[in-house]
Parts: sequence; structure tokens; C-alpha cells
Amino acid sequence: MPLPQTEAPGALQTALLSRGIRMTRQRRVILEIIETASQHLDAAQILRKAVRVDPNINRVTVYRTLGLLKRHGLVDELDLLHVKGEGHFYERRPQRDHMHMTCLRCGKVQEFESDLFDRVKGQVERDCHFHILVARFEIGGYCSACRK
Amino acid sequence: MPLPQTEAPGALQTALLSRGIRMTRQRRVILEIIETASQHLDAAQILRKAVRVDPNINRVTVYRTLGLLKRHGLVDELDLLHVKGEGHFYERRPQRDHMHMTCLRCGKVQEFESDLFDRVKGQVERDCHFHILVARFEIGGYCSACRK
DNA sequence: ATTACAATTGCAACTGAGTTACAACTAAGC
DNA sequence: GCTTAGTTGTAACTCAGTTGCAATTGTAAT
Repeated sequence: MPLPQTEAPGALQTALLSRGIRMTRQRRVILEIIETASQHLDAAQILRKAVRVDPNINRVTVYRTLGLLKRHGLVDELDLLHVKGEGHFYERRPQRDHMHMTCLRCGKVQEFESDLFDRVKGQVERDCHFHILVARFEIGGYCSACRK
Repeated sequence: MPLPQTEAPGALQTALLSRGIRMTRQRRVILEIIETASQHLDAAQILRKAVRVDPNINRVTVYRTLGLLKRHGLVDELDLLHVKGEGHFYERRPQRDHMHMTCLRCGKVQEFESDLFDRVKGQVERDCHFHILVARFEIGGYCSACRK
């Protein structure tokens, strides 16, 4: 019985192995970091956390692993509207897509699922005959605390 | 009687002037390019077009002008899912927001307006008490021609 | 028109994010 | 335990965008 794709520990590792991809010491560390992250991490943050586990892990390996995960649709790449530099943030691809709202004052990032959001995607697929692989909906503005 | 914000020629220039911002030779050229563009341009493309009009215009001035327009909410910055490098693309902020669908095979970019899209934004504003300033909805996948 | 000065520009040098070539290493199948 | 294709680390690179600063210029007051 296959584990559900959702909160299973090591699900990224399982997903890669099932695709016949080699599991290395470095990849295991990086996958673990992404899976257990409590917030959206950029490549530099992932590297910093990885180095604490294994000081030999290299920047380039982090980028290569992120590229691998992206190609396999296992992580989503976010901009979060460049609140902090030009880099990208990563999160495990969720079972159901969500939007990201970034507060342009305090930098807080909120996630939001919505039926309407799912329905817009359905509309695009149908009306535009467009086969969706990634849907990135990023909103910038002021969060409830900052708009006061 | 003020001109409508839409298709008025020189609307960007008018908008900047009405905010008390200086109009320079270089800015006029860059604004004109953005206003008359038939597709989404990145900074390098804008520079190349600008240099054809005035060979002295500098890369830095293009970036500074784009920053100015962004800060004033007069242009929107797009990623188009990085089909082509890491750079950004720019378009005049439209009267009504639209999504961008980028074909990951042929690179074509389509725009799409939708009531559902407007309604999701309304839902975010209401349900999350989030004041929206920018909404970037970018979709990647295969267009009708490429999915065959 | 002339002046005055803050805003803007161009240059050069820089930063930060991500990529590439290549030799050394290693996971996984026999 | 071999073998080898896939992976890693290093260093050097590219590309996008930024910064400090001196020279220039738009605009408003005279």
C-alpha cells in the first residue's frame, strides 16, 4: 500500500526513489530540510541548514537538488514578490494549490486555499485549452495587522 | 477633464507629471517604449530599444525608471515563470488585472481576464483582511497548440 | 532669460543568485 | 567486491540588478 503523498516523513525521498533516482547523503539532508521546514526557505537558507548537518555540502548541490525537485514537480518555486532580494523560495508541492499573500510592510507570508482559486484554474484549462502544470498566484499588499 | 488611464498616448508620462516627478529626455523614451510595446519586455530589451532612439541611454537609467514606475504602481513586474533566464518582464498596469499563461514548450504568453479571478481577489480582501496592492497570477503548462 | 538647486544621469565597480566544466567520488546493480 | 553511470565539489563564470559619486539637467523662482 503506497503512502499518501501528503505528510509522510521521507515522502520526497520515496518519490525520487520510485522514479529511479539515486539517493545520496547530500540529497537526503536537503530533502529532510525542505520537508520539515516551518516556513518558505531560499537556496541560501537551505544551504546554511544543510551545512550544519554535513559541513561538506556545497551550494551547487543545493541548486542542483532544487532543480531536480522542480523538474519532477515535487517542489514549487516562489518569488514572494521579492520582498527580500531577487532569490526564490521553495516549498513542497501541496496536495491542493494555494495562494501566497506577502505583506509588503512586515514581510509576513500567508497561505490561502480557496474553491474560487481552484475554479479559475479549471476555467483556464477549459476556456483556453491550456494544460496547467504550475499555477503561481502571489499577492502583495498589507496584512490585517499592518493596514491599521 | 482627465484622460482615461487606459489607452491615452503618453498616459505614463501624464501620470508621473501629475505626481510632480521630473520628466527627462531618457524617461520620455523609456515610457514611450513601454506604452507602445506589443509584448512583454525585459530590462535588456527596453534598453536595446531605447539605445536605438538615444544611444546615450544607460542600463542603470532603465532600471531606475522601471523601479520608479513600479513604486508608483504604473507597471507590473512579471516572471513569466522564468521561461527565459532569471529576469523580469514589464507591462503597463491594466485597468483590469489578468493572468499570464506561459507555454513551457513554445514560450508563448497568453493573457486572460476572468470574473472568477476578480472574485478570488475580493475573497482574499474580505476573508483575510488583506489589502491587495499587486496580484500576480502566473500559470505554466502547455498551450493548445503544444499539447497535441 | 538667468539663476539655483534638488533630482537625475552615466560611469565604473560591485553584489547576489544561479550556472557550467571538469576531475574526483560514490550509489546501486551485478 | 567490481563496475560504471550518476553525482559531487571546486573554481571560475554569467547574468540581473544595485550603489557611490561626480557631472549634468529639469524645473521653479527670480
